[in-house]
Amino acid sequence: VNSTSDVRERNRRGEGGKLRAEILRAAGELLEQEGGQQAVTLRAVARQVGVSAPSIYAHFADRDAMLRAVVEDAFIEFIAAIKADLQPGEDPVTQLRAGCAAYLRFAEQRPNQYRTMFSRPFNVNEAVFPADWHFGSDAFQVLVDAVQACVESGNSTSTDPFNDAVALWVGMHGLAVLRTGVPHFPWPEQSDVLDRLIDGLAKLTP
Amino acid sequence: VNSTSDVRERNRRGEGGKLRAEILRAAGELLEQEGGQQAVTLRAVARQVGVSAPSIYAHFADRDAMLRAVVEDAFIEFIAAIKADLQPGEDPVTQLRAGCAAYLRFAEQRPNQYRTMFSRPFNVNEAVFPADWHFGSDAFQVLVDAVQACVESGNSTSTDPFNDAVALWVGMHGLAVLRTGVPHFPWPEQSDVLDRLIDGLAKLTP
DNA sequence: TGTACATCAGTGAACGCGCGTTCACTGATGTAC
DNA sequence: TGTACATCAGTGAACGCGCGTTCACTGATGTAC
Repeated sequence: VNSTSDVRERNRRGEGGKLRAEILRAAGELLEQEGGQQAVTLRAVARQVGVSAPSIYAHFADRDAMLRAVVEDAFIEFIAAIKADLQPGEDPVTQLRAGCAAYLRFAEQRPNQYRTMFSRPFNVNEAVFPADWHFGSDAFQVLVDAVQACVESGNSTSTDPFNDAVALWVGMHGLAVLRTGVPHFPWPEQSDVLDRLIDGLAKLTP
Repeated sequence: VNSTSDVRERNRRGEGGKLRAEILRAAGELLEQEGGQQAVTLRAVARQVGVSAPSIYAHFADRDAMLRAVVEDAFIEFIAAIKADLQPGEDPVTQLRAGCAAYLRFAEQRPNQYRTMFSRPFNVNEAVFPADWHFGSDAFQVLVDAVQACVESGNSTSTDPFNDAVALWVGMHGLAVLRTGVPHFPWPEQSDVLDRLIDGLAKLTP
């Protein structure tokens, strides 16, 4: 698969940690391109990196731990991608739209990583999403605040920004996963659907 | 697993087709209870039915064909469950709400089957969702008609029932899969979120 | 400056497992005469 | 009514595969003296 993998050189002493990053990168690519957690096997990752399978155990306790790290990494990048698109100077409605658009852009560009981030693990145990994992409730607060800001600027009639933000979130999630999951549907423009979700659920005034 | 499985009696001549139904039932249960397509192996299904693995080949060409049949079966039951809850005598808004509630009830009671129905196959090839599979676009038309009926009865301001129905569908889907996929989130009442989706996306007038 | 040595970053072979699929078969059941 | 036989509904053993994981190891790299 990876023709450069066989020429990989062993890291120097003290640089063993570099392999960890290479493993995460390869595992993330496999997750995205092969389309599921089940494709992210220890052996496939090792093959992709150009290393023997047991080498992975120096950096991850087992396959579960590796998978969990991949998902955590993806989540961090997801949040960073959204924050990068928020323009603090703009008005609240523009900010809300920009954030939602960035959310969907990530889901569109990395659909399998996105889906894995927000679905229960099937082929691994609950360790991937432990009960104490907050999965970014801080990140969700950004959405609540964005809706709240629209209310305060007079652009939204929402009387319950938290619950309205929940509705908007589930709407965006549904759009993100159904578009890739059911490609044969006669989909309208993605932005058209997204605008309906934002306008209707954040209760924006025309 | 199934202690009654070892006492299963061979079907009589002419009744070999019964095994097909037993296989589908067992595969559906495995899909639901073990939580993923990867749990629905030929051997696991055979074990559950109380039959040897090669017996399945008398009824399905291969594992893919079996999985496809399970999903098709689930879809038929899904549509039937929704239609059963529509009360034709009621007013359009009540009908719309009843249909949406039935949709979510199925997704809540059989989350893994629901999720599998609407997601790309990962561990099997595209044969499970072939390009010519309409996946129930007729069923979707029911939702469009329900929104349209609300418009005609003066209960909705929608000017584009199809696109608004798409938005409502993705909203319901997102709610259905996120509630089971991210159980640690501080979810509001499901009916509260659903009402926000229906009111806001079908543009119901108060 | 030279050298012995501990350490580090990996390797290669092996294990047991469950899987999808194939193949030749078996034995009860119904039917033709 | 009896019996030979075709058919049907499965079975059991075997195959090759990729997997996660373990184990003892190797050889280059840096360090202590």
